[in-house]
Amino acid sequence: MSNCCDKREEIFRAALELIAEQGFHGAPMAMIAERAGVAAGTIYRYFENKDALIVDLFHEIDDKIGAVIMQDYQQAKPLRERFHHIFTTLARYFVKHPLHFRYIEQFHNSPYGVEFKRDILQRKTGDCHIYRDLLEEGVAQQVIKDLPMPILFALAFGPLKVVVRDHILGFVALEDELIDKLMAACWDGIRR
Amino acid sequence: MSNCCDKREEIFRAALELIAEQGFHGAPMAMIAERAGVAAGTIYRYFENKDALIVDLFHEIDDKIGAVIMQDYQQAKPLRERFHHIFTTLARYFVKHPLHFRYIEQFHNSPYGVEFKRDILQRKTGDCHIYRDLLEEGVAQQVIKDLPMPILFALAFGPLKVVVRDHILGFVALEDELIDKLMAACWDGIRR
DNA sequence: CGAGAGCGAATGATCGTTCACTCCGATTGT
DNA sequence: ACAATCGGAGTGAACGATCATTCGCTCTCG
Repeated sequence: MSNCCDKREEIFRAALELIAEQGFHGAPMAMIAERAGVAAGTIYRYFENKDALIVDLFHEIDDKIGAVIMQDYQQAKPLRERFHHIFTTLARYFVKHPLHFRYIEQFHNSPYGVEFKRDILQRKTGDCHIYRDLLEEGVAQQVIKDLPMPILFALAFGPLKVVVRDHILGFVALEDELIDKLMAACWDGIRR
Repeated sequence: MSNCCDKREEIFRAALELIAEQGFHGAPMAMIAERAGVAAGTIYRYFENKDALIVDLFHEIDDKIGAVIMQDYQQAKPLRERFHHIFTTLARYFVKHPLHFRYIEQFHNSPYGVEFKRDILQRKTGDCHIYRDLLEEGVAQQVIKDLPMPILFALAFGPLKVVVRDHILGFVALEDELIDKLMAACWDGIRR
């Protein structure tokens, strides 16, 4: 079987680059194959079809981000410090991996994304627990405004999404210092 | 020439519905034509091609929103009241016209959208003047945090975008009372 | 020599766009 | 007043391009 996982990685990388930069339209299987250095048919030895490739790649990225967040997350620290950690870690990850951010955006703004969001909010699965628990705890302690969870979520992380997008498109330079200021402003938005 | 503009309206309506609900993939010209009650070829009597149809429809919607915002906008009022007006008018418009919101989202998350955003930030054209002037005035008066414009923009309107999306997908019920609370929280985010 | 990884031309489906044609109200000629 | 003619809106079958997917073949190990 030689190095069977090498090609799978290459296909992932090629799909990530093309889809993140051009969207799903601009990423035909033939082009993904070419950039990965394999033949078109080879992709189907590793993935059932294009949909499976797209969904698998999303979960790969999503898991990696979850792992990075959890890596230095300390449940014992005060609320605001935990928020600081999550926010800045997320921001720095996206700045460091713009293709991951763009891919996630493409994914969420597509038929795949809607189905995925339904799963999250209904089955309450995945690593959104961390964010939600944090906010709920803040509400219980009367540190954070008493608003519905989706509203708090939007206030806490909505601006980050917009700003990272602007950063990648070159409209702002998202330095560490600016990330801190943005985080502080979002905290002002959700705190009582 | 009979009622020449009737068909154009029908094509707009059909394209809006299909693209807002299904995305650009799910809206082939043949289907738009069918829903508009015209033949496929007829669309090309009113629009040069699909791209032109999409861009024209976007500007139609964009202009309408701009008009609604400006309708009761009073330059003389205090900063915070003007922010209140813009924010709640926008929110209510999107709640009332979910298809318009979805279409704008689809548009912005596509090759069209990027080109469009470049135009806005470089040529400084269009009705974004209002938002920007408001924020800049606030910064000058030291009422609003001294942050780069894209950051302030994201803080002021980023959460709204996320919440409206959640509202349309049925994850929150965006009543007038909740809009006010959301607006207040966003104001907390940008004010000094 | 056999199994299976890898290949890539061929297939069938989809979609944007075209164009030769129809239809009908307006205009002109008688 | 009527017939002949015209112009252009509207049509939809057909075309060509694109794409995901397949499958019979080759080539390489073990």
